Amino acid sequence: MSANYWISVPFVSTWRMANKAPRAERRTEALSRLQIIEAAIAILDSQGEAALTFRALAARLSTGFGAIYWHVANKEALLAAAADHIVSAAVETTQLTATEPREFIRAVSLAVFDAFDAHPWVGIQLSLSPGRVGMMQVFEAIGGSLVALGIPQQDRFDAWSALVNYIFGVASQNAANARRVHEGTTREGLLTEIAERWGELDAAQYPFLREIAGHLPGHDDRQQFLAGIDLILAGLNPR
Amino acid sequence: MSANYWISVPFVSTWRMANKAPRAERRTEALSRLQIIEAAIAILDSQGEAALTFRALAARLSTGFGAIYWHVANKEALLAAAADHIVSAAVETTQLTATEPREFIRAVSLAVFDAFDAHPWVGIQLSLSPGRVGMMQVFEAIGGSLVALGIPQQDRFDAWSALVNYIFGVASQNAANARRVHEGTTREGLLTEIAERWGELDAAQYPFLREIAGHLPGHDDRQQFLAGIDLILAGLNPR
DNA sequence: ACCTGAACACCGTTCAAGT
DNA sequence: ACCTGAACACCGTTCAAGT
Repeated sequence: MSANYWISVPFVSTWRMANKAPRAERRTEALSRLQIIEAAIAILDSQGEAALTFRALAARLSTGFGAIYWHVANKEALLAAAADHIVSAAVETTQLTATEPREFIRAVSLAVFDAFDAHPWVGIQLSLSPGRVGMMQVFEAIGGSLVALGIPQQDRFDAWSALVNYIFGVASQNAANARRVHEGTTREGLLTEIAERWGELDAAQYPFLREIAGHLPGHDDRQQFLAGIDLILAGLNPR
Repeated sequence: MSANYWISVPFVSTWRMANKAPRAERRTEALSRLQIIEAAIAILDSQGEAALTFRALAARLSTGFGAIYWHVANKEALLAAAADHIVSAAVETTQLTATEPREFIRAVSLAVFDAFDAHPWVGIQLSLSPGRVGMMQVFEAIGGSLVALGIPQQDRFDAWSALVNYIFGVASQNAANARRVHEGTTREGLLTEIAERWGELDAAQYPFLREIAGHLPGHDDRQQFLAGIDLILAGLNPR
């Protein structure tokens, strides 16, 4: 076993010298929580989840990384706030298009799906918990539509839960898939690879997967998502 | 600006002396991938996601942390393999109970739901990608049941996708909720808190959420999950 | 073939000190 | 009230060196 241990001693580090932050001049106005969230979204969208560090965020905001903690409790809260901001913006685009309830449910669902698709990192951090305004807006929109549809009160809670769970569940699954398509592979390439694997499976053990393997590469995630919504709606019985 | 930078110099560190791993004697047999995955599951189940580090895993396996890289590519692959192992074990318990197709779909769905509930960390890392045996088993079980149910070929792909997406989507959402119930709060406490918030919402903007707030604390996630499955099944038209 | 652990290049978070 | 960044206590991953 080696007898060498390490201790730190003050000295000039050439690495630190070379990489000393060439930061622009300090900001003059105070930071705001919203500015931080928007900057975080910009980093997440352009460079992905791994690139969102307090140091990178502080650099973009021309401030020290400790400053962020004055406005946001920690990284988890930052991610949650960024995700909810996206969801909220997505519902609001559909808020005024209210027409027939089923159409409205479809519109809200697609808005969430598209938002998750455009910002795949949103899928990581959600779940119902107090203060998620965006999620609450979606919850209300779907629930209100069920009332308008005339679903009897005793069926409403389960129907609402199924829809809302389906919407967020599928949207995040899809986002997770989108997340792993970024280096080298395309979505088509990934699906083709999976289809090939499924096509080679044992026919006795995996007859169904072999059968549908061919459908995989060409299919439209968005319309398949919508087909699921329609399936749930078809199971509902308005009185 | 401070002129102090830091460089490392070999010396005896008292911290390292005090915390030197009091590890048991080295293992004699070679590690296996399965052993690593099982040890990872044990840590994830007992101490949660944050506790799974290569160093902790190596300590439990009485080996060096570098050894793990010989068997597993990286942490992402380790998490994915652990999650798939759980899913696979869950389906296998239902594999022989095959009765009526709808009953079988319910049984497989509940097995996945319960597995996610017992191992909430499973929700983090899944998504279809080559080589996930557990997911493939669920996919096949659901698809085969749809064939047995007599769902026409042109509807099968969408119906299968809706079910499979619902199952994994909702199970992971539920697991995410379970994950944030661990310190101080109980599930009941969390739901009661949310219900209270929803009950105080503006009646004009959130009429539905106010209405269902009361249903939240007492409801059974498992049976509500099943109600969603039934809703999708009800929308299907066997010929 | 398989294991070891020093070393590297980072992290999130805290907090005394500043303005 | 709000910001700064040194310091702390970690991480995952690599890789030369061992057996």
